[in-house]
Parts: sequence; structure tokens; C-alpha cells
Amino acid sequence: MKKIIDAGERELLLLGLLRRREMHGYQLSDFLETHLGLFFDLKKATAYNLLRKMEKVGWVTSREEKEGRRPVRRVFAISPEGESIFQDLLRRVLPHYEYPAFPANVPILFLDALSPGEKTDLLKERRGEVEDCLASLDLHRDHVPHPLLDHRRRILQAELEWLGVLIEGADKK
Amino acid sequence: MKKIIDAGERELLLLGLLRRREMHGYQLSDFLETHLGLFFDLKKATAYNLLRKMEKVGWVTSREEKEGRRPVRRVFAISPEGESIFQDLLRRVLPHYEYPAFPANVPILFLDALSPGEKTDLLKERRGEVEDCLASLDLHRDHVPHPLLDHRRRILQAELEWLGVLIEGADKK
DNA sequence: TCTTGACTAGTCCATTATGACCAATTAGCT
DNA sequence: AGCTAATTGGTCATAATGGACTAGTCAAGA
Repeated sequence: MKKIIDAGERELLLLGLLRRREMHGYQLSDFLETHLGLFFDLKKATAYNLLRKMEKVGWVTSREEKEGRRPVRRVFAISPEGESIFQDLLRRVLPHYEYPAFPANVPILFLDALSPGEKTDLLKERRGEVEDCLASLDLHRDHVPHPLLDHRRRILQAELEWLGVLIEGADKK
Repeated sequence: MKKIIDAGERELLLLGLLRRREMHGYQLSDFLETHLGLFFDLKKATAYNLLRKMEKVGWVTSREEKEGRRPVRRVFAISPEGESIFQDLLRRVLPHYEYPAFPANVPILFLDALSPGEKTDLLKERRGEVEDCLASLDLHRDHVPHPLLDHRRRILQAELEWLGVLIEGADKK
């Protein structure tokens, strides 16, 4: 049910962020969660894991840093080697599209196990959720209009229209 | 980068298929791959694993079967318990929508690392791929128009329009 | 000042998922 | 008949994942 055809997106993501400025692990994963959590899902432990691995192959370097009386932390920076990998990955990943899995669509296969009335109700409930998603997106409107936000908006819009047609079909029958 | 918030979609899928007719593992995973591979990604080993697990908790039963001189195979069938779980899962999963992760969008974050010309070229290449996806979908047109195909078509269409806007923006600047 | 809760920073480990692999059978070709 | 490729049916080792956990620091209020 996955579909994380990993062609290096995770590495690309981390390298790209480190390219802007060096960061320690917590900083990175915090940024991922709070700024990119809407779009990507890379958990802390996974990020740390990848960082260690990328250090082992020389794409990033790290040094210890002590600030105030906090525990030492490991600051990661991209290496020249890593920069070249980044450039490569960017050009390798960007031109390809992969349709993601929509696990939430599994029940669509089994709609005929529901009575027409119940089917309509449940689909409408789902539609409501999508509408809410879309509405909450528009609260971000004031922010810089980011392509990823636009993408999300369009996907949700498509989802909405699809559900509309489904519901209509269920109603008529 | 996952986003497989597993609320039981995988179990729902297997139970739903077994509900139509009992099957052995290979049959199931083959069906998944050839008929549903476009939409979901559930690998053989994962399916077997889930089947064993569901047998352990009594949602499915199994018996050995010998046909011809082939090796015995284990045929799985849904149990009454499993049927009730199925009904429950169906009603629990259907009304909820979860935005999936689009790992292929990671490079969108780093477009400014590319020269305008290269950016446009790579985006156009991606657009070509999406167009091909869409075109190959329409070859399936003769089949019964399934909601999932329609969903895919709409998602790809949205993707296409988004890319169009992106490319236009990149060109103008 | 004491306590409670949130933040910082990171690790650990049980569970999952998957690619690789295996072994037997059958089909296809010459 | 003999050889190869594909299919059938399934297992397994390994890697990835993510929830739970640790442990120290700071902030705010009572």
C-alpha cells in the first residue's frame, strides 16, 4: 500500500534543506514537521537515520556543538560531494511523476456492500471532510502562494468533484 | 515520507476480496498485482503476512488444498467474525479522507537551484510523462468505467493543469 | 520558590514491508 | 526428447519505520 518508490526523494529533501544552512538533527526534523508536515511525512527517527547514513558515505559532515548549558548537539552540513549528489538527484527526480497510492480509496471497491442510503451518507461525510481540508487551506492564503499549496488545492478540488459525481450516481440509482 | 496512516485499509482490502470468493495466497496477491496494481500497492510478502495475522485472530480461516500434482496450497476464506470486521472497517474507513504524500514533489522545493531554462525543460518532461499516463488510461476506456479509474483520471488532470501553470510561471520570469 | 508543563535533542526497539530467493511444475520451442 | 523460460506458491533476511521513551532545560504561574 506504500508507494514510496524511493528514488532518493528523502535524501534530496534533507540535502536540499542542509544546502540552505547547516542544522542539527532536531532542528531539521522540527522544520520538516512544522513547515513541511502538510506535504511530506518524514519522521524524526528516519531523518536521524538518514543523516547518519549520509554521513557514512560522505554526503554530509557533522561536528559537535555546545551552546549554553544545553547538551551537545551534532550539527550537519552538506559536503561538496553531497552538493553534487543533490544536483544529480534534483535532475533525476524532477522529470518523473509517480501516481501515489490512495489507501483511503480501498472502500470504494466495496461500495456495493452498503445500502444505497448508507452509501450516500458515508460518501457525503467524506466530502464534508475534504471540503474542510480545502477551507482550512484557504486560511493559508495570506502566505506566499507556494506551488505545493496550489498543488494540494487542486488535488483536493479534484477529489471533491469526483466525490460529487459518485454521490450523484449513488443517489440516482 | 509515507503516509499510510493505517486505519485498516490493507485488512479491508484483503477481507473484501476474500468475501467475493475464497482464494489462496498466490491467487490473492496475483489479483492484487494484475487487477488492482494501478491503484494500490500491496506486495506478496505483505499479503501473506497479513493473512497469517488475520488467521491468528480468527478473521479468516484456512485449509490445505491439493490439486493435481502441484504443491499443496493454503486456501483462505473469510470467517463470520471477519465479515463483521469487514462491515465495521468499511464504515469506519469510507467516510474519512487522508491526503496522500507526493514524494515526487520534493524537488519542487528546490526549483530555484536550477537555471530557468533547465527548470522549464525538466518540468515539461514531467508533464509529458503525466500526459502519457493519462493517455494510457484512456485505452482502458472500453472497460467498465470504474470510479477508481475516474479518480485517477481526475487526479492526473489536476496534476497536468498544475504543471501547466508552473511551467508558464517559469517561462515568464 | 516550587511545581507543572512545554521545549530541546536525540535514541531505542518492536513491528512492517519488501526485494531476493527457492523449489517445483508446466509451457513453449526446436 | 531435450532444453529453456515462465508460472506457481510461498518463505525469509534485512532494512526501514514510527511510537514510545529518556533526560535535561526553560518558562510561567501559584
